[in-house]
Amino acid sequence: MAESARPTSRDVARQAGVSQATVSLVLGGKWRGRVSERTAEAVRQAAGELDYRPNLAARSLRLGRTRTALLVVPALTHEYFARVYAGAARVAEENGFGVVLYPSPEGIGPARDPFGSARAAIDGVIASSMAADALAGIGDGGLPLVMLDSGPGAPDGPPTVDLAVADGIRQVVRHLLGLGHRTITHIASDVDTWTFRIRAQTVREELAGVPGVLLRTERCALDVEPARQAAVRALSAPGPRPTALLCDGDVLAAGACKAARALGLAVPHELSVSGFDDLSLALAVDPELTSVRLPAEEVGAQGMRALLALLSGRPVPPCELPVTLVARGSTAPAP
Amino acid sequence: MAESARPTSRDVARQAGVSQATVSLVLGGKWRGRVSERTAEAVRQAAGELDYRPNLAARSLRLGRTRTALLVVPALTHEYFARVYAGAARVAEENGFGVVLYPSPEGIGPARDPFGSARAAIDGVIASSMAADALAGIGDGGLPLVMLDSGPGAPDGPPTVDLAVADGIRQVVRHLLGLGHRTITHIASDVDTWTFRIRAQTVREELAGVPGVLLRTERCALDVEPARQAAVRALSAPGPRPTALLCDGDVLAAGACKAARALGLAVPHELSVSGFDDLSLALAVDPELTSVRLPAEEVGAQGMRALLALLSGRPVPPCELPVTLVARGSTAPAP
DNA sequence: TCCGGGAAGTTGTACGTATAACGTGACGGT
DNA sequence: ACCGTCACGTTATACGTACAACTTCCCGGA
Repeated sequence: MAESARPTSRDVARQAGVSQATVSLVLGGKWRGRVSERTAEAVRQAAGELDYRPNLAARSLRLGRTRTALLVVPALTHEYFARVYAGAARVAEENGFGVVLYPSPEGIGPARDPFGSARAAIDGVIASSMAADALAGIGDGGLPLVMLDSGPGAPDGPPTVDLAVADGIRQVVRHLLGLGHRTITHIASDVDTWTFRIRAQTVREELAGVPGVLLRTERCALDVEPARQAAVRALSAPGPRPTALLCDGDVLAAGACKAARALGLAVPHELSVSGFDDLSLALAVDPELTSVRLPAEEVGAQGMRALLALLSGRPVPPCELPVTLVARGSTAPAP
Repeated sequence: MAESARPTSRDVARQAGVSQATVSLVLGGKWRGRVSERTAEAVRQAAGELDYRPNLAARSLRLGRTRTALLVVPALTHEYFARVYAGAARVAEENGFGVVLYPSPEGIGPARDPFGSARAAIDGVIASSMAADALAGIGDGGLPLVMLDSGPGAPDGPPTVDLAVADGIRQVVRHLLGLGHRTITHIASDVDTWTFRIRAQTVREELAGVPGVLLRTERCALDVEPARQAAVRALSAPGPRPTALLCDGDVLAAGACKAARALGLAVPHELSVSGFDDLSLALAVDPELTSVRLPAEEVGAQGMRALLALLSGRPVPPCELPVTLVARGSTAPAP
């Protein structure tokens, strides 16, 4: 009981009266036809009594694989990425894998390098919402790579998991058009990643052919205060005042609502505001935000499944997950 | 270039014309007086040319230490814990350590066990906001343990890092009293951890001796909707209606604000609402929340420093970090 | 001349695991 | 009686590293 050193497979072997190799066979699961049921049971019991846990460092060294994936996200304080992590971690755990995080707005590569100092021997990388060049030398650097929220890649490139962002934007646009809005300002993120480029592009495309529509754009950083300022600009710009602000995220929408109230405009009756992401924030503000629900956990889960498939050499079809508009109190018929 | 196998210290040795041991000495940093500067430089250059990275599994196996810490948090989607992680990860990286996360509302122990399936060989554990029994058999199980946000422990128990939560609550209470509020309802979390027990206790203590004060309590789960319902109960309870809701967190405060608006009460002029934690949410809602700023990153950073000290046998004094009230638009003089 | 001793490396080994390669009886067919 | 086969294990080895112990060379003092 006072033996502080952790038991090894050799200790288990001694206890069970067999060789270390037999312990490894039994506990490794591949003993069919190599070890009798009686011996196997004795080994399992000995392992239980000693509370044996295999030394993962030794196993990794022997196998050359670590059963650990690296998840690169721009920032963990954004709820979306915390949920992506949760999904990835769940699938990983189900498969005996671990996930180590690397939050970095700039991605990884020669400059920011999680492999040297930040350590962690890695079997593969899952990267979310990264610019293509933020992963320089990873995909082709021999390390399996899966990309999330980065758009459909080349067929021979890394596997991808994407959200139907364009479809989500289309739903928002049609929702606003259906409510009679014709003067709309897009409060857009200034982050240059696929997900935001496709949002801007889809907004333009969907409103292009509609008669009588006036679309403008205000770009700002992904935070409440910049969004508030952008919304103030949008609402005090010359020309007809927008009746709806289509925001690239719930955080931006919250900022837009603050601006509206400061300017004496009632949301939603004088100004409709739509969000995106459907974070818990959407239900925390008043009125609740019309938003687009993203299956964040599922993105992480599918990303991990893709990586596992990649590691076992199975083919990985690209994957696009559906999103759904959730209409709430922040949007209403145009005045 | 086409050699996909990663170079080992032996490859570096061959390239530099020395033995593997010399490479290890030089790259390990402890070569003063054992290896000439010229040879050392040759080794470093060879390592650079081959882009050599030590195999961490082998190093861990050899040293018996993994230079990895486990951070246990109740939930990663709560911004506070994401920030704690960020602080811990920063200090870890500065010291060549890694951090692996284990989000679990129930803590770890025989039941939920991150060491078997969830893998990750660990040198120590940092646990945040855990009930004492949620860590059964870790601290005394031979694994170094640091506890965050769990209150001052026994002098011979695990090191602790705490926030001056009681002081924060005192500041809030005095702020509300100073604004003339005398009928106050405490919207309290129903989570039974030290941080919430101390909040409830401090609210009672601070208001106990004040003449004319009527304190009531509504308890609810840590989410917007439960908080909204609790606030509705508080505001429609028999007896004098509270002029202030003192909430255990910003999330609860957001729910309280929704309730107020639904009942036609203007915040802050007819009802003051105070939050806690000072999450980004505090600035996202309207009006901005009066809250208590917690140095979350610093909690994580100090926790990691404490663990590092513990691992090198240095004494670890308990640590309490100050918090500050941030008065904003959600509190105003009592009507 | 001989020896002590330090500088500069090298040789050898162990960490704990997974698995390839190799026994070793027993049994059964011819 | 002899050999092949099968069931059940065991022995030996390699993974890449860090470090203890050992060698080698050279220089200075007696």
